[in-house]
Amino acid sequence: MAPMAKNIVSRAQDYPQWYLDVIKAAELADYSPVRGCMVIRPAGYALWEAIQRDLDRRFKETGHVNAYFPLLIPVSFLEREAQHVEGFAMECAVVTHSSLEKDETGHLKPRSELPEPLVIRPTSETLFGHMYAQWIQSYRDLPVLINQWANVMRWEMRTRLFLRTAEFLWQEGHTAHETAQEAQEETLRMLGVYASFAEDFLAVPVVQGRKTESEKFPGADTTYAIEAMMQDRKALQAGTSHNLGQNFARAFDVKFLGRDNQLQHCWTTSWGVSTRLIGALIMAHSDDEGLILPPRVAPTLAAIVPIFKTDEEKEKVLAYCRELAGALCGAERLAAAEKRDAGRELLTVFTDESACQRVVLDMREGRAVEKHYHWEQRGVPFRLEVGPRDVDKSAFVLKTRFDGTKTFHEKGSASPDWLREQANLVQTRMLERARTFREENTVVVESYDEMKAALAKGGFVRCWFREDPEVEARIKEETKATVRVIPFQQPGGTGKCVVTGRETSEQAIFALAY
RNA sequence: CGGAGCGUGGCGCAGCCUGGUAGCGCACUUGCUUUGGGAGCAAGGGGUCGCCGGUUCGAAUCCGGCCGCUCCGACCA
Repeated sequence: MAPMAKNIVSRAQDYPQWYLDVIKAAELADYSPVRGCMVIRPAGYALWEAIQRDLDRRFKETGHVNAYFPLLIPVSFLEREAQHVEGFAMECAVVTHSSLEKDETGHLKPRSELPEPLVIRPTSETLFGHMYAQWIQSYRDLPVLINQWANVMRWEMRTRLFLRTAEFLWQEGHTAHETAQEAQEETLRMLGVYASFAEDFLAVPVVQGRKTESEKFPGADTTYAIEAMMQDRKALQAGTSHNLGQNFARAFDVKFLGRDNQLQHCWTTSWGVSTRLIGALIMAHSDDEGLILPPRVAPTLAAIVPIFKTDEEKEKVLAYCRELAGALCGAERLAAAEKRDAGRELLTVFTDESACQRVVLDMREGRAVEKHYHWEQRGVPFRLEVGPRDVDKSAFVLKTRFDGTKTFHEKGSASPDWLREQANLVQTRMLERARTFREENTVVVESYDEMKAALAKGGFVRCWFREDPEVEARIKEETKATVRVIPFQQPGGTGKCVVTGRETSEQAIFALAY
């Protein structure tokens, strides 16, 4: 039994603190001097880059292209769509001045007031609407399928690293279509992309479904979401896809001449995921020892830790470790790494250049045990431990981060294919483990009393529910839980709403949420 | 934005009540011994005590204001 990490509090003792400790120990992020903002450190940003790489490929595969729209938006744009203003007005950062000057005390203060205030984008539907109105003339111009990778700002009252920060990174897809049906298909297609991405890449199982009226995006006809369960059994919305109907097209006059020679408004969609996914990744998989990364996400797939006493052993073990790195990554990659990292204490060998994944050989001074903790806390999926005894037996020890297992292998078995196989196996098992956890913490209830009892224990609570904002408000008041999603997967038939007893054909998932 | 707690070398804390010129553990540097799950000894380096103001001969300590972080609530994709 491994001793507890000394810089990380246990999940059982203090879950929110554990989350912050893991981020700190893995050096993922730090606080900025400005309230609510965070610095994403290299180890954290590498996770975002991995997410970007994989998702961007999926967007391209579904026919989308990238563009960049600017940070600043005229305030007047926000006013055009009634629901949209209402939803975002309170959390906008507003730019009112250009340039600075010194005041009497010598401190800088804003100088020239702008003729029209600008908001820092909280999202870009309005700007896309404005541009689409100019770019779209005919049905031949449709569909328009643009995505952008950007930062946005929402002046949140309460922030949490990765989960809700004032500024965050995300992607926002904005599409325009000829028909309502095409827009609906696009909305669901992208939700599907998010769902398979979350499960295949992040190993985070999600429930796909529709949001209720009270939970939908301001300005949308319908909002769909993927919802994940964290280890404290709370729900986390991991991605959203909105069918905007003709709301923004009307507000920004996005019209086209149809096949029937009639001028009509486009049907638009928008969809996004953010750096919140990194929070999901942390809370779905990590343990009391620190971060655990699924192999596909991990920038460092494996760390080789040499163990030796004497100089003689050191020489022998390090040479052996190099051979092992070569076996795992290929001789050419090892040679390239040796050249680049010559003289360094960390030898970094790529296993896959396009995914930017690598194996690291840790030749730093110091005790092997400390290196174990070092890589363990940073979530590296595999550690290969090599001591003199292993060299003599032509073997190595493989420690698997996610389940703590220790297995013995012959050196001859190490190869790029072997490593990939290990990675795929762990990737699959991490998804299974997370899914099992979710299933074990999801209950179906038949009455409001049962629901209250279940929510008190935590987890997803599934039940027949007739959508009604007032009833949702009452449930939230009494239990703090909200409808997370009305899942696509329904049992069929009808039942009685657990709160009102009214007939309904839908079951909803209730949970406490982030 | 309301309530509570906290803010002292990189991290975790003591000192504050009862003012007297800053300390402990870890980490860091150097050397030696060590190295299969958080080693030992020795010698070092590092802090305008969150910020601003007040009281005082003297403030980490007392008083006022502000800022930040965490938790709870409200708000919110």
